[in-house]
Amino acid sequence: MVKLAIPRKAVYRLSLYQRSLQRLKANKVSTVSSAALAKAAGVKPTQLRKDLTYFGQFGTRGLGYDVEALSNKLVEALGTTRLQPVILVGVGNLGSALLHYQGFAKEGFEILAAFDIEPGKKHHFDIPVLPMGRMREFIRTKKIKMAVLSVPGTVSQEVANELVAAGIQGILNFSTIILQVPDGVVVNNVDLAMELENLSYFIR
Amino acid sequence: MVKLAIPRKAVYRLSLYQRSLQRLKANKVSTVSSAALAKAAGVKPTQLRKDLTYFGQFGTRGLGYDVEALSNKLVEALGTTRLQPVILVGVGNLGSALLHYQGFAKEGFEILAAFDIEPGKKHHFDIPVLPMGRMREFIRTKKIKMAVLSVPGTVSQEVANELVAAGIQGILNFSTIILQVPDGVVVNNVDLAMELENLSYFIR
DNA sequence: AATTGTGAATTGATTCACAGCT
DNA sequence: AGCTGTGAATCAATTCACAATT
Repeated sequence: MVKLAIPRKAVYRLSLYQRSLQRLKANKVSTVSSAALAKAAGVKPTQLRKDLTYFGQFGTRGLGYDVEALSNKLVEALGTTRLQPVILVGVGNLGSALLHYQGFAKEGFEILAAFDIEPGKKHHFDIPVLPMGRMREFIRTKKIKMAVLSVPGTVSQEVANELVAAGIQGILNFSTIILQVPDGVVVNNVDLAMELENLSYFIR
Repeated sequence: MVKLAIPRKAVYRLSLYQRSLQRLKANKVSTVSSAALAKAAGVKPTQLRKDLTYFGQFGTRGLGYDVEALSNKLVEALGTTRLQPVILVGVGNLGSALLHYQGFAKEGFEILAAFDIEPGKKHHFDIPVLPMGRMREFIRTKKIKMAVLSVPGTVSQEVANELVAAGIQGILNFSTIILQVPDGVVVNNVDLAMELENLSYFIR
């Protein structure tokens, strides 16, 4: 499959370009050069152009890129055309924070349900908080592919195993444990404390 | 400065190793091989060993690493020995979520104060939520170096400028805008929706 | 005249392979 | 015998430089 030839980081940057294009579109800008778009995304112009070549040719020499058209192509390339249903597991401090967070929905992800060992901490929100016992069945019947994992590190591997067994293929992991998962399952880690630690290293 | 010779990603991994070491320490394990530690951190043994050489020699050939000693060395290398005071700007959905999040404190970061245009949304917490007008002075007098930025994208650049002007050197940016900052200021971006988008690309 | 698209060159990161210690 | 430390080799990503196009 050709997709595998694309550097992983290039895919991240595609999302970045997409964000900038959305803003340009909102400002009624119809055409943009690689220089301008790259600046907005915080990369070099050549890198932007190279990234785009992994997917095709979208620009007009001498002119630049059509904002609308390029945006559409990126959406298509990223596979964010249709809505992706998602579940969240672990409604603790961080988990309930994430449930309140509007940013997911804005980019086309809908959290269908949350799961917790103690679903009594239920939300005044439209998102139902269900007991862990119902998770497997939920994933199976709704054909959920992606999960946000915000349980404590002590149980995160165990829960990840359940998720995988139920058919989850992508996990956004907020625990500080590096999950061991079989091939074919993708894990993205977000470790907030680590980001701060990293910052503190680079200031001075 | 020698520090600049160290790959940026190696510093991230150092935090990862540190995490695994803490767990080993908690389990009263006193010695660990590069193979075992690398597995826990999700990297290859050679990479772990190479990463460590950027900072010095810590192991004993034929034996492995002393958990306690290596952990101490990493803490020192990462500069997380003393507590780092931090401020948070933008107490919206995500911001207030982050205020509740215990993970920062656990890794030695203390959020001294939060700032918001509408500090009336004040917290029942020990962390005071102050008006933006008092931010600059606060940063200056308390000599704060790091800030968590969770304001809406529409104002994030503007607020970042203020932070930098006041003396902030490291920003953990949760807005979806790539910040333009002068040399010497470090920005780490956390974009949750983008992480999901990225996952969704790789599943299938 | 301006700007893309891209092969070639460069730079950077990872992995290998094995010498060096304990 | 086992495992680290590291120079050399490999692999991957970025940037350059310029031909191609409008």
